[in-house]
Amino acid sequence: MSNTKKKVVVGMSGGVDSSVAAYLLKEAGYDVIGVTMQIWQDEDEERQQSRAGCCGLSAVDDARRVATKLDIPYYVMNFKLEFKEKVIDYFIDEYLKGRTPNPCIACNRYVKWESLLSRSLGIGADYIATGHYARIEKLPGGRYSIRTSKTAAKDQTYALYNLTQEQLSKTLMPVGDYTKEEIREIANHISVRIAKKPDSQEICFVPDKDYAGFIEESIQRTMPQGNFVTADGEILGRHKGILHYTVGQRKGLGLALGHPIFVTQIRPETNEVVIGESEDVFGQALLADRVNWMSIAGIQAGETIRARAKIRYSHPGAYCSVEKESEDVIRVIFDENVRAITPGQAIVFYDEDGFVLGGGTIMKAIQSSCS
RNA sequence: UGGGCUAUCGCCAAGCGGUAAGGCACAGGACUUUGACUCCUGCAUCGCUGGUUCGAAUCCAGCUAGCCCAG
Repeated sequence: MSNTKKKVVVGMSGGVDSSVAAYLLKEAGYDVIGVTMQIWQDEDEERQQSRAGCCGLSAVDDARRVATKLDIPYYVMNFKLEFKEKVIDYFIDEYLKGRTPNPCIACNRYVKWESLLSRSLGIGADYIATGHYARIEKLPGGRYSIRTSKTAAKDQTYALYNLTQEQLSKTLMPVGDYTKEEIREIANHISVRIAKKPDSQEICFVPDKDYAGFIEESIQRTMPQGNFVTADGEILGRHKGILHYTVGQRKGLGLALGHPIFVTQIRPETNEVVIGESEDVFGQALLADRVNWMSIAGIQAGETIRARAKIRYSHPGAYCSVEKESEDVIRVIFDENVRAITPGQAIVFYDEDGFVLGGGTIMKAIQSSCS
């Protein structure tokens, strides 16, 4: 009954996870097609060899090799335009507004899913698949949600909260049922070389970590210096430009006050970076917008739901109450103070079973006074 | 100009004759599929010149610099 085999396009970065994902799907009887997304690869060959980016950093050779090994069709699709518009431009824009974006989330939703999925459907695929450590499940109520993977240490659901129901219904994440160790083990069957590749990290399009430099080069101008100020308005010194800072940051301020101090706020309107004590960076409530609900359809005005929320990738999570503030804006009040509520970062809600309830983009920290 | 005080790492600051604490900042590393946070490691011969002493950042003298007071 080969004519009933489901066709799936696997986004292959050439790394361990996506390679194994392709392998597992092939083993499971799917009609697998390997695709590497070209999104940002003006790097030289040498650099490419040494990196296995989450964004599919041009490990085309590796991916092709794996595809050949698995005996599956393989293509390279160009998504540079989409990536630039949806990820890089967004990234730059957010920073210019004094916010701290998470480009991986934008990349996932708009490039890896929106673009890859539509093109995949266009070539007759039923699904797309990735090497994410997460599990997609269809809940009793009919909605899809994503759950923390088998290995909590390798959970990637935070960066995927923004996927739509439509996208989830057509996505497979086969590696979510395994631990990283198991995946590497399986990878050995495919290619020892691949199995040994290191995990990716850092923003793929700014490999040297110089975000400010990258942005200023992109916009062809340098951002002005400004004042470091306290909440009371006292000027403490000069900063190098708003791009260099984010809420909660300690290093790189160059201010020696005898004790550690942190960025508590960035004010793009006045070009000021507010400095405070360690405790000043803790807050109990926030407003978030651009909400995407996943396991639930949404919340009604006046309704309050309980959840565990992650304020950033690698945040252990904190319990909170969520209520509707206005259309597409929610108010979140944590049971206890959380550190560094940062505008631009995503807040993702989980239920007790680890399913993603939904998430949004942090607008700002607010006073925790009960609504 | 007279009197007084001070002068230790980029900043703050211990030390009071026995061979330079600490904090901040900074640098490097670890951690990390975002920014951060956190952790580890590194980082001075004591304003200058002489003197006393077995031995001085620590005592003495002069010089230099800064601060304060000054009828």
